[in-house]
Amino acid sequence: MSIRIAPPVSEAQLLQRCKALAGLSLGQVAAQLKVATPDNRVRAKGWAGQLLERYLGASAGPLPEPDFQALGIELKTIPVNPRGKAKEATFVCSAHETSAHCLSWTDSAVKRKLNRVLWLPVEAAPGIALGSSRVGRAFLWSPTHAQSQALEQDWQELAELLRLGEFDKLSPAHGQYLQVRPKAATRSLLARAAGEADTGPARGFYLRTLFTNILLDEYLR
DNA sequence: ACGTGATCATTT
DNA sequence: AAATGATCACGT
Repeated sequence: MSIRIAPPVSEAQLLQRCKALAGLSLGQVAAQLKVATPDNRVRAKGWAGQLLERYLGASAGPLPEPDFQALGIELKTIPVNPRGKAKEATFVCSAHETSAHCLSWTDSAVKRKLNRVLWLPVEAAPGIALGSSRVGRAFLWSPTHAQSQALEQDWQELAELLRLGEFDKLSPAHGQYLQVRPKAATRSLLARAAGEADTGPARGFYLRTLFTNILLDEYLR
């Protein structure tokens, strides 16, 4: 029952939509799209991201594609505190034992995901209701050469541990900007309940808060 | 079951 | 306060 928005045809049009979005509350955006705002924050994880995808006309849905397929752009909302600092690490993609197998950095899912990203800050704090959280100024980013090299170095190290299956060494403390952390607890719980081999929880690649804050400083100061 | 979207809750 | 580990919703 929600309104559908056509995909943007150019970066300029996408950025124009972001401009219209800046300063609005999530409640205002939801009202425009005729979407109900959830009461329970705990059960609304990811809601803001999906709401803003719709507003901006993201087309990929659940497909393993960039959100804006024609433009090759990935949308990432980033929760920021009232001072504009990122609160959380950013999920990039899942990290399987095999995903790093026989794969170069250039062909990796991490590299492809981060090739071009539209970062969209969203205000988030314990005292702020979901519908009252305001959307910030978006910016379009591609890794600089230096950033790409740093990310590659992290990826090489983490991918090596994944390949070798050395999960005990694969703590979130590894990596300067990129880290590997548990993701999708339901999967491991179901696996255990079914008596399957316990390979530990599924993991994902995340960008550290530190990295996102570097971008926020650079683009929004 | 696993991908998409992430944030919550507890420990350090 | 920051880092780590656990968890929630939706679509296919």
